[in-house]
Amino acid sequence: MTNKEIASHLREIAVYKEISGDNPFKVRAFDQAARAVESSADDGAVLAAEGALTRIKGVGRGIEEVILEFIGSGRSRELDALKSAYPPTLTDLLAIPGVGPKKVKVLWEKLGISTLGELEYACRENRLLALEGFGRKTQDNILKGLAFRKRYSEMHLYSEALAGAREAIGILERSGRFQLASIAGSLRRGKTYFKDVDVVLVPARGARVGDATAAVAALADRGEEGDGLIGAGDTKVSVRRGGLQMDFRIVPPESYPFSLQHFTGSKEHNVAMREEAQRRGLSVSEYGVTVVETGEVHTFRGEQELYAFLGYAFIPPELREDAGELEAARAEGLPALVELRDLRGEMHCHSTWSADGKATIEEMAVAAAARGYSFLCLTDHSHYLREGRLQAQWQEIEDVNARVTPFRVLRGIEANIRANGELDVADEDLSQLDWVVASLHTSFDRTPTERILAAIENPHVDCIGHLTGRRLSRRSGAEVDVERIVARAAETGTALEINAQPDRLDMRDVHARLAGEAGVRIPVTTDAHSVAALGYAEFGIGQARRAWLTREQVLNTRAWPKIARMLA
DNA sequence: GCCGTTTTCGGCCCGACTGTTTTCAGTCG
Repeated sequence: MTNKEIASHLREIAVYKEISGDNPFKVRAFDQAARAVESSADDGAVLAAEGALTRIKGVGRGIEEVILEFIGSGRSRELDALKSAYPPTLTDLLAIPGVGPKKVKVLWEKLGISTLGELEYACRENRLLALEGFGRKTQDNILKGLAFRKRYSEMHLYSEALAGAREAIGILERSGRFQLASIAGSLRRGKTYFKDVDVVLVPARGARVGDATAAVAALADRGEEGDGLIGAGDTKVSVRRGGLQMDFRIVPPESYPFSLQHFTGSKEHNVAMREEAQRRGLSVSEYGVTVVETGEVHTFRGEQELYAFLGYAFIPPELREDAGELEAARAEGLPALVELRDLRGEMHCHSTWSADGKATIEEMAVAAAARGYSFLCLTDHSHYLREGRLQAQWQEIEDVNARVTPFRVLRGIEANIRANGELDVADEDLSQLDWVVASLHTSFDRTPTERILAAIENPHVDCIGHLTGRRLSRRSGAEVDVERIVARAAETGTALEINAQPDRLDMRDVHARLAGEAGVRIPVTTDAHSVAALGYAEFGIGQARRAWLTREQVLNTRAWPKIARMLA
């Protein structure tokens, strides 16, 4: 039983208590206990065995009992009782932005709505309008949220798809039945959203085809709802595993470079490349390159040789979108793309000073140092740093710096850009900070471009956070005039970040490329609210590479003193 | 339900924003 499982159990109790209209302070107690258990350095199961669960601040007698029962039997009477009063799907409604526990309660009690489908139906029949506290606008927004969810419910984020693919490949490699295994498709190109994952496999020498396909088919046997074998032939096996569809291509070693190239795509890239090859009398397929006139077939050891034979420098997968990469590769004009190991510091992250932060300043600093970074800009939400707390935080930063030297924590903040375009932090405070990020968090449809431009004009603002505010699984972002913002950011030296949260990846690739070409400074940041989330940097670097960015163009590939001089 | 303590109850984070209201409740972060 992991702390995470215990925490999600407590959180579920909190949700149901809230829907049932229980005392809000009890609700909060369960919520806080969940958070405390989740971020506790101690193993909850061990503490339970020692009878020492109440040592976790936020866990008292009552919640201790709930946890003990849960560890013992995998359930708790408390939650069972709460759940029995409602349909099991009721909490699905909370996924719609603008719908919280109170609205769920009303929807259920007044209209008997317990599923997303019923909710949509009721909206279409204007039945929400009759409810107290609901109106036309609320109903429209719910419909919008439902449509967004429907459109993307089958999609997976970069982080999920990558983790699923790596796990599956690990199992196949350990089976000893394959000599080569590589992620291909849009995942290899570092895209944002995925319907499925493509993997190219080469069986081990001497392995029978049937053994290879059987090993892949076995991946489907994982027991999650909807998982299973979708189809299996000699060269292609499709499975659904952990909710993720994976297509495996099993190819002989001599076809591997061509198959990897072919299945990596993009389709547009391949079409353009093949058309150009055709004009030169060559035919390219996933099996090889043929000289049309003589019928001579060329094979290669890797993609590199394939591209070289066709007259191109090697094109990194992230650039294969038919967006100018073929011409550049022919003219040796491809950029040397930034790599994960180039990063020297983190420039947007949170600590426990933000209510949603899970690690202390020192824990974040130690973890960043362990990643090989030399600095970290602490950018807690301005909201939590009022009335002297900002100064108190500076004191803690100073204390931490004394302990972690030569690593350095810089004074930063994530200020909110209000609906009226003003920042929610006084200039006097901003002027004493090393690094100021300004971000939109609300009112995305209220003149977002003008508000961001206003923030850029503030001389204390160093960077705009998550440009559009999109949440890939929840909402599309603000429609901003990227060209105007990029132009002004370049003129003023204001940075525009690539926020690496798997759910954001904001700026998106085409916008980041535009910014890079305009000479805007672009930090790749994780917006980490925990130690583990510092690892999101990998996804941000993928996005930066898709934007054609070099190490030079990514701001935090430099040590802090150099960045400080650039900001001065 | 938890915490703290001036030890047995009172207080529990809060500001911004939206949409519904016409002074406020719900949601979000």
